[in-house]
Amino acid sequence: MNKNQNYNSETEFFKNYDPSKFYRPSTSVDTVIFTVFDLALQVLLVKRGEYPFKNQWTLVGGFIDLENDQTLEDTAKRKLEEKTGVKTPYLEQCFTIGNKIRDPRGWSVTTVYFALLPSENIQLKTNSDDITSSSVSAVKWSPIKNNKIKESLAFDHNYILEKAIERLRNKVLYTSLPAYLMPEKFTLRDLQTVYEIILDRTLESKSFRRRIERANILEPTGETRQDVKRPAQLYRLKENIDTYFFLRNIEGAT
Amino acid sequence: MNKNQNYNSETEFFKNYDPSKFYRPSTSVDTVIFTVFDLALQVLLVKRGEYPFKNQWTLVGGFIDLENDQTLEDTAKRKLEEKTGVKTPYLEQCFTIGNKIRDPRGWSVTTVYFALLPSENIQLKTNSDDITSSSVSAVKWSPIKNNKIKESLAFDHNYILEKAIERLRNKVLYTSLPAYLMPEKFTLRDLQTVYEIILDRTLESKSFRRRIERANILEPTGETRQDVKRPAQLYRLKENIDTYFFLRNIEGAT
DNA sequence: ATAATAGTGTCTCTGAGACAATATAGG
DNA sequence: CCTATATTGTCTCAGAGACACTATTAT
Repeated sequence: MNKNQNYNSETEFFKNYDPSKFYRPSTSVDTVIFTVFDLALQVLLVKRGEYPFKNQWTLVGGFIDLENDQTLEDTAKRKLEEKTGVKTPYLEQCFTIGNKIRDPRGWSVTTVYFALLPSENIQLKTNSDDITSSSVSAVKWSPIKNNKIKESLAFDHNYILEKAIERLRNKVLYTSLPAYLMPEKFTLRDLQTVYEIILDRTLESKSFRRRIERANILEPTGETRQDVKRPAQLYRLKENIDTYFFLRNIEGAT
Repeated sequence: MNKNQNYNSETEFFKNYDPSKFYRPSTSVDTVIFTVFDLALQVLLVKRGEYPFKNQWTLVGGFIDLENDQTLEDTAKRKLEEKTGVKTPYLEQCFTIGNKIRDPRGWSVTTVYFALLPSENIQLKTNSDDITSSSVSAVKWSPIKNNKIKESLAFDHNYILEKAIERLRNKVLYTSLPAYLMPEKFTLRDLQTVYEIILDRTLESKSFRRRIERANILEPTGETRQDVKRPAQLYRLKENIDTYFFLRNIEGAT
């Protein structure tokens, strides 16, 4: 005996199909938005304006707009742009967590993305209409120290953040991802410093330069940056360049 | 003006919380179950017994049992065990696809896992009670040739399969994953052959053996397998061993 | 000239690929 | 012994790390 009715055709099946009769888990999207400034990897937090966890900090996220979002990635991008006012040069799906206990409202599934933003030109929407009319009451960057932030986040967001940092750090060992964290123009030393901040250790500059040269993702602007000492060549990211995957990891780190 | 009511406490919020008033996307889990036999990577397919796509082949999947499944992974394992009758030694979350168009019933999100099963001892539940009482009318293995199978699957399952194969092939370049596809006892040549089948190219045996030795995941059983020619040492996977990650990829492949 | 940082030369080491050489069984 | 397959020896090569050395600017 089949628990479902029998239909003679797909057309007939749809005539009788009522989506509301199936109870479904709640589904959301959360994005770990990274940037680098003040010599630290930073993550964007928002303060919840509603229950549950009202007034607690969380990652940037929200529910799918079933009318207007065509894909999960649309949801992630929409929320990211609402909070930062910019489009991200890099967005990657990280993982999905779904279980009975992560949300006090019941079975909940969240798909986690991570985004990399250049630190320049980010104007947080702290006091704009966007914020005051939304479910969020504040936005801020929080620096990551020892793979953690000092805030205790709502839901399982500290865990999500930890896993996302782990993914980022691991991927930095064999990709050119940090290039997406750089401003328009930067020196090779700047880029190396960003790698070093994420990996939390110093790198050999010769070895580092060899890798970046091999990746062939940068072009010199022709300009130099003049500090107090020897000027350094400025580079920009080439256009329409894919992330480079190295065949060998940076070694020494886990 | 906030679109939500104002509550004075979290307790009060929950007293008024009704999950059914939010429309939610459909959420499912699909698992790409791989094994290797007949010199080919094989994927498990089931034939749908219900609309939509009645009588078409699909990957193994289904909806979350909100009562009994504690996590998404529980759902994946439950479905896998229903169809194969065994527990998988390796299950990894692959990615999540969510969009408006993948399911004719509307907005749908599916989290895709992939599993690796040893080819020995799999007794498909083709004619058991499990099958006849479920929404599935048949189960079979389909060999992968040129990253594709000959069947045209329901929903976006051909696309999902293609991406899962890509992930598996890529990961095989720097991990010991194929070890999970091996029977209880096997020779190094057997393992190399499985690598070769997945990567679809031959490998250098010296180089391959060096890698496996370095990974330190196998122990000799002491026995040898006697074919017609020189006997080969039999190995088994050490217990409680994690997947080994090599610092360098197998080269030459993409 | 000196200090400080940018950038290069070059040696060593590890592990991948190539391929020749050796080992062990059945016939 | 011959053949086929298992297993090892060993050479070359790419790219990582180490570290000394050179280059360019301000002071």
